Amino acid sequence: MGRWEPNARGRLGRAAMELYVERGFDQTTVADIAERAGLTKRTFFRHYADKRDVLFVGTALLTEVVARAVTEAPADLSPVAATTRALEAAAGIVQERPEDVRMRQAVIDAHVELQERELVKLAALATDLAAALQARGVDVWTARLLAETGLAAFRVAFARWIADNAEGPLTRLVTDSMEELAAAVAKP
Amino acid sequence: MGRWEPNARGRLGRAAMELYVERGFDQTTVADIAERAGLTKRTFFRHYADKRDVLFVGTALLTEVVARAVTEAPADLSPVAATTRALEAAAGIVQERPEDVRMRQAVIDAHVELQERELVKLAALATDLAAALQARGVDVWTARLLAETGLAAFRVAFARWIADNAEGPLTRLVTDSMEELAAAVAKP
DNA sequence: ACATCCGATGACACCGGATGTCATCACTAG
DNA sequence: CTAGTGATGACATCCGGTGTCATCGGATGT
Repeated sequence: MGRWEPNARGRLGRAAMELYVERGFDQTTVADIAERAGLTKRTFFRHYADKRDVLFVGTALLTEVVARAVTEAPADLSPVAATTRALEAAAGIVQERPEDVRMRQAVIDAHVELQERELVKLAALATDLAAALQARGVDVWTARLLAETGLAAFRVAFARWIADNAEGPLTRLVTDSMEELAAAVAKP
Repeated sequence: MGRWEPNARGRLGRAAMELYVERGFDQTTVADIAERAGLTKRTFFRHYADKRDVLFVGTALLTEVVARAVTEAPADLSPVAATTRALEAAAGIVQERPEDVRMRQAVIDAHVELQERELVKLAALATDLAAALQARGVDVWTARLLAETGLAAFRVAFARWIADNAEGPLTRLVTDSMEELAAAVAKP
């Protein structure tokens, strides 16, 4: 593979995370990351789109899982039930490594630029979710509405999970969040 | 005030918008903007946090309007009704200048960096909305849930309004969006 | 075993966004 | 008339991000 040590991408990713935690995201230059990984700045950008990208490589998996959960859900499931199921599947992935997730989120919460990227990734996830719902025959705008609001509920559940020090399963909080949403917006 | 022509900030903002529309956001350098405004690059950054900021100075008004709508709503209004009212108030502001809004949105939709900033601004709006709801006595997490999902519904209504070429009032679409949400997540 | 090719990396230059610093000018208060 | 204040210009600098070409090592084919 590479010319020197193997797994350049992995080394770069690890070095970046270490430095982000050690001294903070914007106290870390790309040159620092490359140096710790024993590579050059140019090589970093061959593996990651930008400095923030390191923290968001995992989201591709979420997209997969969400889309599959919707398409594999029983056909007689209501749109909102299918949405809930997809979000629970995503929650299942997220809660697998609580410590890593919390550390990563601490870094993100401390920097607006990282929140920007996270919101874009979640918006893309919502778009994919909406497309999957549409494929089930849900109306375009209903699908987008369910996807966007569902993901909003997920975000709140996630924030609560982080605030609760990740006690209890995130899946449970997601389910509760969707139920509370139904209760909160219900006609009196 | 200034040393030369007055209203440096306004001239910079106008020059920036013109150039973003004329040749695109990332084909425009800050030096270009400053030159067209008859000022220097350094002065641009004294008036705007960054190149994107020009497009988002108006959102402060939205925050005000949303917060006021919630605090001034009758005390017996349900949380979701207060939320809907706030979002309708925001829609009222947005739909006042359809052409400007559409042009601005076209620029934003063409550049991920701008979508990033927009999502952050909307997230901040959600936070303020949640705080206003909390001030009405709504539980913290219920407030956040309503604010985030309400704003998600607003985004979908806005996207639909843009897609519909801004025919019909945005306020109507927002109201419908909230009703459709209630219908979509209701227990069968 | 040898030559060849190809992908990954290094080296270097460069652009542009963003910031710090200091001088300078206009306006205002007294 | 002078001192002070705030906005601006001029200059230097850092760093993120990109283009370009050389170079190295492993894989491949004969």
